[in-house]
Amino acid sequence: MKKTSLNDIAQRLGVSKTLVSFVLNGRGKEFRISEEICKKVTDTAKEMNYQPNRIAQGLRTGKTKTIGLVIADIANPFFGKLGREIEQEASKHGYRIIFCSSDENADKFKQQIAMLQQSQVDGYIISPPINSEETIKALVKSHIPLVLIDRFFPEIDTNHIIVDNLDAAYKATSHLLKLGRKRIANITLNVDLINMKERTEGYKNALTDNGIYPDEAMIKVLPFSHDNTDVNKAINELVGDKDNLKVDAILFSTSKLGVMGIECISSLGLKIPDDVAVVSFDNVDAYKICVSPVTVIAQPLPDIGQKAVEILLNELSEARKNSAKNQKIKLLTELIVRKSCGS
Amino acid sequence: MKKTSLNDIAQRLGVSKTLVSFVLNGRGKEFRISEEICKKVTDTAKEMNYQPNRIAQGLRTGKTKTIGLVIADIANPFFGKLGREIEQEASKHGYRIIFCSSDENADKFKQQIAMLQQSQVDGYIISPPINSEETIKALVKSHIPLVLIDRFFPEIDTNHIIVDNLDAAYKATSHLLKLGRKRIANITLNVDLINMKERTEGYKNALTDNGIYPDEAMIKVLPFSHDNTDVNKAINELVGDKDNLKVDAILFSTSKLGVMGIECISSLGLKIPDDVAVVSFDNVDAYKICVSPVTVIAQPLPDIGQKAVEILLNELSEARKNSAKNQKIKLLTELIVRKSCGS
DNA sequence: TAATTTGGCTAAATCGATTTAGTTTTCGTT
DNA sequence: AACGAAAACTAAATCGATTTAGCCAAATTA
Repeated sequence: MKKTSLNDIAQRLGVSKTLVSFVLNGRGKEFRISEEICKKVTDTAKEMNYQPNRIAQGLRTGKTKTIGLVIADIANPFFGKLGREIEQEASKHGYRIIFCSSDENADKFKQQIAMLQQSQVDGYIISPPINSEETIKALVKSHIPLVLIDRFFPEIDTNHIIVDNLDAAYKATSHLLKLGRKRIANITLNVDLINMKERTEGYKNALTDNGIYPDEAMIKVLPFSHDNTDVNKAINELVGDKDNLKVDAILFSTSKLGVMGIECISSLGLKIPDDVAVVSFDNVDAYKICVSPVTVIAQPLPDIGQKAVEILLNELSEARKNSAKNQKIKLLTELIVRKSCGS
Repeated sequence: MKKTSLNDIAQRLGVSKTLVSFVLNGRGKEFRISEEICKKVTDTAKEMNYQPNRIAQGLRTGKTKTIGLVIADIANPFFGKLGREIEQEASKHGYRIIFCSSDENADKFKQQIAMLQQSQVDGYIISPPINSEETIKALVKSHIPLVLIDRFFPEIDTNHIIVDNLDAAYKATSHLLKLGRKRIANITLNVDLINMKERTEGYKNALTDNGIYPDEAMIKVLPFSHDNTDVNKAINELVGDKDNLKVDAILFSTSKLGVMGIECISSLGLKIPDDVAVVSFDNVDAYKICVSPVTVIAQPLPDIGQKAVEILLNELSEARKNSAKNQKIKLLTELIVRKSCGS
């Protein structure tokens, strides 16, 4: 029941493994192997259920046909869906995915990158966690193709695919303002993440453009966490006295924050949108069946995934020379209006 | 900027690569390499930033330290969280994960398994899709360690880890009955999946034990799908005339069905739990912030993930002989009562 | 007829590690 | 002084593919 190797086929047929390799790689004609032998080889290969050993191929050719994917948090459906797109797209082109979830932890991330390097992956698709600049810089130096998604580092020149966060947050905040909300808060993740910074920036721009001076006390910057203590604290502070609310709307910069936030708002007995309007980034299922379905900023996940793979494969292809280097792609989001902002 | 190999270190120090290999594998003492040389080797390895080529190691040793993980649908947060547990646990023990999402598609699954075989993975953790019996059987024959999760095939003897679906559905249905619901429906996925079959079985058992004869018209078996047309159709049929509802409760066998179902129920203008009570498998975020937070059957995800990795690593270890073969583990679920069933 | 080309194939090196089976040198013992 | 053992190290095979260089016979050309 041992696996069939090239050599096994060669011996069975009394030919060299060179020949077998040529034939099975579809280069029979090129090397003038007779039709007759070609057929014999392919037939016995099938008969013996030959499966090429990719490890051996990888060692010899230096190409493993494997992409390292490191996302920030697979438990987050946003990244789950993104991962699915990327895996599907990659496998269409014969590439495997070795996948890691960094949990926004720079140390863990560094280890994962080392592991992927040792695994000789051909390229990387990464949503880099906070404080991972040095690791990314080192990776860039290794000259292995790399595409950043969801975030990037302005000071490092790489391929990246992001959405127009500034525009997205601007549109969302404007939407709230148009509906008459005046005291709009923003709950966001660690601002060292460029995408988070831009979202808050867009929020502030919308306020100032509408004659409201952004109040730093209305911006809650939280560390990454799987539990809800920080969010609860932030919302309690923002809300203040229940009979005289300090806020009338909240923009959540991630769906994880939003889901925990809405849970907290409900538990305080506040009504959405009557007491507090809500808009959030990312169109997760939870928002569709929420107390009042949540207006969201939807990112074009399939486009992000496909584009990331496309750029990476392009860099991996032979015709690399004439491919654009370090593409920076910014995609547009869509504001999906539901009931959480009133009307 | 090329990568450092064992040979590079050997040449730099004027020793054999055999020696370098011994030292870096921590077997210096065993092979009586002098302390002095040992230190030199480890130092230059660090200095030259030596990273072992796992591909070469894999070829020579036949062990890639890689686990193939195939789950049914990564876009489903249940599998996302499960994937995260498995990846974390595996990486603690130095194992990588090559990951695939089968989308419940047997053909795609078969291809993915072939790919994983070619990649020489050391073992598999799989939630097998419908109609994948033959592929799994073939895999079992290859004698590579395998653990099935979430579902299994009764006629195939393998390791598997599942939850007590019968008990879980029984408890959930009993809960509904105790709260006075009489016309309880079940919306479930393709019953060829053993876990789905068991859930419906548990539901039926609870009904009969309470003197209600299960009505097949109240059981809607849907194919796997990413969209909501089937669910909408099923719910419309179940509900019937709005002024004279045919059902007063629904048990959803997966969270995906439940989320789409609740969206549909709300859009019909029906109130949960007043008009229809709801219980669902899987404690996803969506249910926490739902119109009325949903009572769920929570599966012990960390336990499933850890146990799966534990069993697999055990089979991969040297001491394999004395490890139990083909363990069948059934874990208990927890019913988390929220507001969706009334009181 | 000799030289060249073409067709059809193979030997052997290679990728980077591991591991078996040595070799050489030094030391201790009798 | 001679012998065996221990200490310290190395050569070469190996894993399974790819790929370069080249062999031999038959066919074609000069």
